[in-house]
Amino acid sequence: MKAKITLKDIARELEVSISTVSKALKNSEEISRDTKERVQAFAKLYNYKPNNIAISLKNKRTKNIGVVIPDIVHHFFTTVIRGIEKYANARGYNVIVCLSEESFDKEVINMEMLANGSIDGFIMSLSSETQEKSDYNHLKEVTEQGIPVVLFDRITNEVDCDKVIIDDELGAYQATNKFIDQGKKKIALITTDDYLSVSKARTKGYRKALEESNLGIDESMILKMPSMEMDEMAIKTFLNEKEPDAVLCVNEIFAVYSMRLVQEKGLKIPEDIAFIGFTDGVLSKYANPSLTVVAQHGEKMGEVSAKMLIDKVESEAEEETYQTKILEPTLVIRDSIAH
Amino acid sequence: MKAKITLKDIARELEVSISTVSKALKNSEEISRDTKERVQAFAKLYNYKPNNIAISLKNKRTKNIGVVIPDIVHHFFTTVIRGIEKYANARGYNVIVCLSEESFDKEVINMEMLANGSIDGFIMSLSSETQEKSDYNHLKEVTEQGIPVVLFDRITNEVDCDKVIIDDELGAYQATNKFIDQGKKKIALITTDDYLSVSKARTKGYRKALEESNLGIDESMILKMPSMEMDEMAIKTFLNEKEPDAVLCVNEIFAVYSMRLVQEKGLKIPEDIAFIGFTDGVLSKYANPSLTVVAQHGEKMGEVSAKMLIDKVESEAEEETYQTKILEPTLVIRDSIAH
DNA sequence: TGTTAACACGAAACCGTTTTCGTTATATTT
DNA sequence: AAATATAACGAAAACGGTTTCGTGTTAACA
Repeated sequence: MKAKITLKDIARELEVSISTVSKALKNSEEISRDTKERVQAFAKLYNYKPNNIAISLKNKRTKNIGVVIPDIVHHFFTTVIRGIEKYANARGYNVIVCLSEESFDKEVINMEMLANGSIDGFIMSLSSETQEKSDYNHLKEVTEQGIPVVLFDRITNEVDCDKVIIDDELGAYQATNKFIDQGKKKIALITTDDYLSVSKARTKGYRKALEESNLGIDESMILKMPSMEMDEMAIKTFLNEKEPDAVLCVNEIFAVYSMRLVQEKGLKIPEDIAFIGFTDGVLSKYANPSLTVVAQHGEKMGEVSAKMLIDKVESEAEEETYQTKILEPTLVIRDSIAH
Repeated sequence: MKAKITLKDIARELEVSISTVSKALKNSEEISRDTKERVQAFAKLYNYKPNNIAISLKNKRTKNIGVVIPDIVHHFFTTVIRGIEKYANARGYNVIVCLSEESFDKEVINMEMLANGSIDGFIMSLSSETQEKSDYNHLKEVTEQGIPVVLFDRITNEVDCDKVIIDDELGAYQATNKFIDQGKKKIALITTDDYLSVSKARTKGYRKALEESNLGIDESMILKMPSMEMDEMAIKTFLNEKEPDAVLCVNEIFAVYSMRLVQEKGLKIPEDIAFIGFTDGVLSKYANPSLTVVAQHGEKMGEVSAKMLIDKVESEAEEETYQTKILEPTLVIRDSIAH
């Protein structure tokens, strides 16, 4: 076991001072060509690499970014992480992932853990519990300490920071209009409770499209699930009673499960009933029939978030100016609607 | 913006020395009750939290663990990360995630980035390119430096370290036997090239089961995909020509896609043709019909890996003894086979 | 020959902790 | 009253770097 070599080791071995070694390795003009060559050769031979922690302490920069998300076993979040990781890595940053598991307390604990020097900034999406409680003090504390924060997807207006979202309202609006254009008359919405910022926006888009059409809104055609867990019975009853000819779902799972239910009843998709979901994951692609979805471009979102954060981290200026980037959703047409 | 407060700040404010503050906060017996109370009250008031980086430098312990995996957009890896994160967090560790994207070079770069003090140990699964090249010098260098490594799922015997795998051979063996027991005669295997350790083991289990039966092995019933990308045409041709009555697939996607193909031809699942896949992800659960799979228990695997790593990190002893934990796979029966 | 500039290098502070080892007072013992 | 013990605290080194500011040597110049 050969332990890592330090500047001190090199200095002792070559009988020069630590400062000389440090400068020589940085190719400083102060050091003679001769000494530089000796030091560099020695360093290369023993595979010297500066200790990241020491540099972090000196620079007060860790080159780590903290990502706090509710869940990692959701395709959307996974793609966001990938986008963050790719971009951050390219700029020399590492990504520390923490899961809040939709819990307010865990979100707070995770942030506290990281906020004491471990990271240069946060990228996060709020837990459902946090959105439900509307308690954002942990976020405010962090921003007040001067740690930059980028909020994505599940955001709040109560915190001053950069934000990245997709235009959920527009996505739902376009999807609903697609149904209307295709002559659908009984358009249902399966969503979750409104405290989730995204569900709220999607519901709004759905309503807007119906209001603008001559169909109008039938409140009973909206099914609100109390949580994100799927209540299979609720969906079954809803579909049987309401007999919609088109269904917009706020995620893939609601949609794919619903499709199976109506297929078992002998209905034809998309002739008798059409479906559009949110999130362009594996499920949509390989479902039978494949599911038309509003794609959220998670990877792009991750990239954009990471860029915003790192730019802020590396900017000396202490501008207190924050922006919200709104990404355009796109409708990925597959076999669950006519085309 | 109120900047973080340091020991030095408290010391100056209270007109004591830094060492006194440090000891007072640790409730040292050396310090008088009176001083301790003053210091602690002041620290609480200004919400003092020790700087993690400084502590890391002092202790030569970061309480970070590095996770290097090929891809995060695969359900299995995602569940492993969740298992790691949960367990590590409970023991006060953070998780730095790096993606190799199946590239040898990225794997090397990521490890080098982290190996200079950023982490206390690695948990990793090899990229396909690494397994293909059989070049493990980056792993050996790290272990020689005394940094503990735990390899999971995609492992190699050429590196001395702890390992966690599921018994892929057993899983495939049991799945194949299930087909045999149900009277299937033409049992196909759709897999990837053998350089992936898991595919190799699964193929072995498939062969073993067939050899032990009176069916014997028909090499043409094995379809090897050159990469993990799905070659839709190859699968289609294979299924049409070979007309198997049962198919074992090394992942979900191959299976779900194959199911759709044979359904389009009018075959009934599982009567005409049955399917079993690997990985118990969303796809299997919501496919139509739902897919029977060999569950890999990713979360458990992550937990076990994290426990092994942290135990080693925290053990003072420098025992050079490594173990390989083999987790039992379980068959999750769903509608793609008779039951 | 004395002054000065350039060169090559080292000492030391600093980042924020922890910890060992003094060093004072004050209290106790003989 | 002298010796010793104890309580309460501070100085300083250490972790591994970076960086500022000397400092000594040599060469060039007046």
